[in-house]
Amino acid sequence: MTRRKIQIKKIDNTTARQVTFSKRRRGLFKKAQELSTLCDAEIALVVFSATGKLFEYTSSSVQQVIERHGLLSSNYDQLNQPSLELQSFCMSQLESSTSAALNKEIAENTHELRKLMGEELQELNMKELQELEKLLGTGLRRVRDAKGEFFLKEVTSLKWKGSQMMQENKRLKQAQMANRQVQTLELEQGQSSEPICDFIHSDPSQDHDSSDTSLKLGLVYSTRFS
Amino acid sequence: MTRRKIQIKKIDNTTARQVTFSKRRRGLFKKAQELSTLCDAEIALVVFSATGKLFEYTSSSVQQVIERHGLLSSNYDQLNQPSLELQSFCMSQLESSTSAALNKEIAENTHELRKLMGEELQELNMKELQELEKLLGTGLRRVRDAKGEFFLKEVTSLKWKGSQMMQENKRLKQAQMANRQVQTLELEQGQSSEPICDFIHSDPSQDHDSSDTSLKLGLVYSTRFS
DNA sequence: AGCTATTTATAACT
DNA sequence: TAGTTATAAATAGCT
Repeated sequence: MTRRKIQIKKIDNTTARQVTFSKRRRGLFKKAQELSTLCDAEIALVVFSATGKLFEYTSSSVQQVIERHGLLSSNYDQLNQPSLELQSFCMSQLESSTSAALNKEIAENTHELRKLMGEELQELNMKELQELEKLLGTGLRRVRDAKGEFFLKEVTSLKWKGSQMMQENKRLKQAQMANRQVQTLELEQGQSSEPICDFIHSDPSQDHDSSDTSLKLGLVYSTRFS
Repeated sequence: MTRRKIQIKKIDNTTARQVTFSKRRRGLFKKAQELSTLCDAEIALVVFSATGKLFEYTSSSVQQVIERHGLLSSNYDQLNQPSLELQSFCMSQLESSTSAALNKEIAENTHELRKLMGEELQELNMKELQELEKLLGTGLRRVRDAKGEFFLKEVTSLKWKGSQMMQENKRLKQAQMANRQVQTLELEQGQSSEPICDFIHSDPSQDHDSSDTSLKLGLVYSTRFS
């Protein structure tokens, strides 16, 4: 665009291309910074060179927003906050069933999350998070969603398993109850029978965490199985 | 920059600021597009105006990569693929326990995922996904992580609950077994006693999904509770 | 939205 | 990779 006007198409010469990349990248970042400052805009700019190198710029405003909110979960329920020990325990459980790559990121997040929990409990609801995501654009969103999909599968699987276990749990309790009744009958009438294992029509509200002593530890979040 | 040189600081006059924003934004996007074309670079640019409006640009290369891989989950296990019906069931279960905003996004993803599953099963491992994430920069990553954190909490909570239920499950089974032994004894000796409900030292390998008939449906993924 | 005098960015070259 | 310079492109102030 100067000694001569150029066509906007891929530069064939590798060296020339790299030089142009450096110069124009600098120019672009400068322009981005200027726009951000002059017009009070929030800007995120990511450039990935043909050789694989990453360059990025984010306006301080964006960074501040991210730093203030980014580390905290969106729908964190303060009322049902588990103890750090419990969280630590769950984390170790979790680590055994997720990929190594994810674990690394999770570990980092957890570390930062714990630091923050010790300081103050800020809240960021899902709506705000969605706003921020929107801010960063739909194009970038899809990559992140792939990761969400991963977690989604995990959650789905766990919920399924949970409901299965709950069912069996119920079945077992009822069987036990039946057993006791049989025992009582035996005592009263001196008779015996095979244990009855499958009651079908029962009131689900009856066997609500009757013998679970561990809930006192405080882990609840907003999750439900049913 | 032209009739007069200006200082790079926030423009006070609102109208002037908006005009400058429009002009410079267009310029920035053009420069980004040129850099992308000339140097074969992948660029993602997101601009959020002071008034809250979003503008974005992503180079076609980035878009292509995203479109090719972005919709597919990373560590999808083809060998343990659940039926669509089951997935549908789990999805409805899931929806009851996640926020409305997330549900919308999840629903969209699910729809697209199903379409793709009907066509062909491509795979994208976690490593590739991580590469792509890296490509899009750490600044933007944090926002996405906040969402991951949300899922992480859900997963953690579910695993905890699952393990609790498994424990109780085991306890119940043992109690039942003990009950039967007592019954046998009663029959043999004509005696009675209170049911014994808490065995503590038992072999965990004994009661491994003994009465769970639902696993035949095929949901396994790579998740484990232990 | 246009216009245009200037400033800025940068292609070709060293 | 860094510096120079002629020129193209962007744009501030104005209408």
